[in-house]
Amino acid sequence: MEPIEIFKALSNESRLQILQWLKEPDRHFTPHEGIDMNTTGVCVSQITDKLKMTQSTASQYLTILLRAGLIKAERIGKYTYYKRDENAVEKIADILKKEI
Amino acid sequence: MEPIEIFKALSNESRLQILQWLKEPDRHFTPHEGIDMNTTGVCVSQITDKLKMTQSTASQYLTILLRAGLIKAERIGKYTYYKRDENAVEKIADILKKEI
DNA sequence: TTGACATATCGGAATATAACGATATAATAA
DNA sequence: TTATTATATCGTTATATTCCGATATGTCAA
Repeated sequence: MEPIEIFKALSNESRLQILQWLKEPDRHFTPHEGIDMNTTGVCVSQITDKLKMTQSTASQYLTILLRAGLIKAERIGKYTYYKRDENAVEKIADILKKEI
Repeated sequence: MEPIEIFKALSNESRLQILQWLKEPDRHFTPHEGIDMNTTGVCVSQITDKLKMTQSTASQYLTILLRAGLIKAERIGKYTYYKRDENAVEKIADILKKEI
């Protein structure tokens, strides 16, 4: 949760894009295996498709966002669902306002 | 004022440091040529000294912060004074809160 | 168990960033 | 004018990031 780590994660068009998509998942993705995207998240292949990059790149970017603490992951069967950590996004905005 | 540009500027320990110093200049610098640091800013050599990096590096980092719109510059005689653009810092926190 | 699929990780090539020393430019001082 | 000082820019080497293809791992279905 280091600010620098977070700003690095945000310093890339694709990763910002992913974060924004995950803000309103049902506006950007079609449901998957009867999963509630708002509660559980969106899986890597859905994001890969939309990103138009390789699965490898999508997975790595999600890992970077995860390590920065901006998203959360949940594995269900063979899928990993990622969703925003709204709390963390709020927190970094506050840090920016108060400490930087 | 591209968010990405701003996040890149914030993705470096030294540049974050500079921004924080400039938040309360009189806590971190000693007055210079009778300049009001809060109104006018702090000159490159003051920042260079505190950074403990070369003048070249300090100048480049200030330029990066300037281009990102996070600080403002004013040349007075042979000195260039830099100060925070508080408005811009607020704005990026808001963008983070609302758009990202 | 094998096969198929989803995701993660590894290794690499191209590009970007970090930080430096050297040098150019700008402004004042002598 | 020349010298001095402050800042900006250039060229460079080391390191980091971007994005890929190939491969490993994990999970389910047959």
